[in-house]
Amino acid sequence: MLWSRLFIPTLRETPAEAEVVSHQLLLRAGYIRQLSAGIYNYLYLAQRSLLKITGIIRQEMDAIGAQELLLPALNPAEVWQESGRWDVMGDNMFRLKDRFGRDLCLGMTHEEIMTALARGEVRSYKQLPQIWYQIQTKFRDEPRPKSGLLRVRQFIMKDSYSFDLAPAGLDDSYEKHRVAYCRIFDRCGLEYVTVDAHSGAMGGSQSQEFMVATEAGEDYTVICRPTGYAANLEKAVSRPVPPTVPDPDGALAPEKVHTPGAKTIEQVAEFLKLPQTSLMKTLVLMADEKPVIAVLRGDHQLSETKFQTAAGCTEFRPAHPEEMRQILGADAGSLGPVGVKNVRILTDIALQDRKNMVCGANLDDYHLLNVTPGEDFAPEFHDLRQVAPGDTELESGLPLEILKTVEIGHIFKLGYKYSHSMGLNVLNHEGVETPVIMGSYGIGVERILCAAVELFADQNGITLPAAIAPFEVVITPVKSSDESLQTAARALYDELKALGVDVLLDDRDLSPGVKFKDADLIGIPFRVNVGKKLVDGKVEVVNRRTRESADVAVTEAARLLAAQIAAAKQ
RNA sequence: CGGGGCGUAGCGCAGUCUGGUAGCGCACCUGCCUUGGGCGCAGGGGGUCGCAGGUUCAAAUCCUGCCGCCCCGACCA
Repeated sequence: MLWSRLFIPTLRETPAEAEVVSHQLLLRAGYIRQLSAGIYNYLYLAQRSLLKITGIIRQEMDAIGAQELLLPALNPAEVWQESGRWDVMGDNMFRLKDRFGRDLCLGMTHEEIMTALARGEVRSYKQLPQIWYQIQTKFRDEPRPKSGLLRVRQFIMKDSYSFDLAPAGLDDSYEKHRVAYCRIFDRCGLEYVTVDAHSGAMGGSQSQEFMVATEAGEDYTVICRPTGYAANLEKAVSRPVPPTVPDPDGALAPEKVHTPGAKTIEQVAEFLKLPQTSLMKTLVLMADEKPVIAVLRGDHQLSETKFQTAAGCTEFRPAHPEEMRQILGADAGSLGPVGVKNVRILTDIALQDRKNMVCGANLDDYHLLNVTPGEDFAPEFHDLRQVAPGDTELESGLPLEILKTVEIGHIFKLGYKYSHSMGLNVLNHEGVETPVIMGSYGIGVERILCAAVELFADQNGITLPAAIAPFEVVITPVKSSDESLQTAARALYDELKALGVDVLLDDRDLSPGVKFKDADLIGIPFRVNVGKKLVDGKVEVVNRRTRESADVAVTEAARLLAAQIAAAKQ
């Protein structure tokens, strides 16, 4: 392609509304333009890159025997009502009515449509397993679109669905996807980790997320580099920092102490001259509108996900002040588990084997000393604590890191949720109707692009991996007015094209600085400068990311570049 | 939906407090010039100042309402 003929609207300055790096650079480099909050135009460069990404996805999906379909984005309400998700999805779903007043929605995922399709057609176990996938636009009415292409209302997703007769088959389909996803993200040149994830509202058993570490991410991932442990913060487990001071010895009885004005853990610790690790914090939560108490070490945070799992509730909220008073007889700041009857006391396992600690007395401005879980109250021990900085890995005791990450893929064993609610059954070997077991597997296509931009951006702009860059090579004739440079550049361009290289020729009549800056900004992995060394038959090949440059014979340049690109793509 | 910020030319901004002919830089167009890192000179085009109402002789500026965008929180298969 000739740059002079392309629409690549680069910007010298960063638009004010862009906060995260990938958003700023994709705007500046002329990849995208915003139409509305969370809705973007993908311009030529973005589209080329996205096509390369989806090309890789297609190859790897096809390689595991998956079949590509394309399903409607416009869905009738009935299908979603059958699964129950018409209501569950709430305001996150774009809804509309047709001219006759019938309810429709824009698909935010396609479990229902896939299940409905399979239900109508798949009758026998002999037709299983099946893996169907599609690459298409999904719609979600996000409460707050943000971070450029990372959280949007309309985006491209590769989603696939597996249908198996039995759990062993699902395990197999799941594993195929896991391997395919690793290949896809490897080929896209990303650095990522795979983490165990919380199954969330989807219902189902096993679930893993593919995460890329970036400051722009919204999820937190806990990793231990030496051991390879990685988990979503919602699910991560760890060894907490040990208590600062040992617990007092002896079988001591609880002792009431006046703590005027000391409400927060910090204030109580200060008042009693004890470290926060010697205190217990007591939280009152309403789990499905029934009170439940959570007790943790003073310096620990409750994990909402773990609490929900332990409490076995579908939703929960902090109790209101008047509810706390009614349940425990005191205000937040003086609450404790001692003497509590008929309320579950979920207690974090970090308090197992602890004794003679401090907690609220359920009397305003009083605390209790010498409280021992298991003696002074009846704990129900669970892992409730959110992993915190400084924690170490559970098994090895090696240091953990907590990283901000963005989710680029998610694989999920759905189980029978949709086959049950929507009646997807086949006849098994014995001729008995059996529900089909399903899996669902998603990849955020734009997020791959964003993640690559975030991972590899430098001061000069984007530096994309060769496999997903819109072009592989840009040729820059340094002096626009020099005919011999133009001719040589053009010849090299034709040669590269003949070798199947995606090459861009910067034939614009601009000063060299402008062309260099633009080429750097848009992130093409290789640049060929055709300049003054041409008189010696040489051109300069520059690696965008490493800045390494080499003078090569113009006659060899095309062949060398083709080889380097092939190597860069693995 | 709660809290905060911002809407003035394609982009970045000043002007708003204290009402009086709408500005600057970049980008864009024309010509000359220049050509190894956003080059120089000269000339030029482009804005219902987010929208609507109000106050005033006069509103980008003051008042009221609305809309949009961004950030924090809530939310997030």
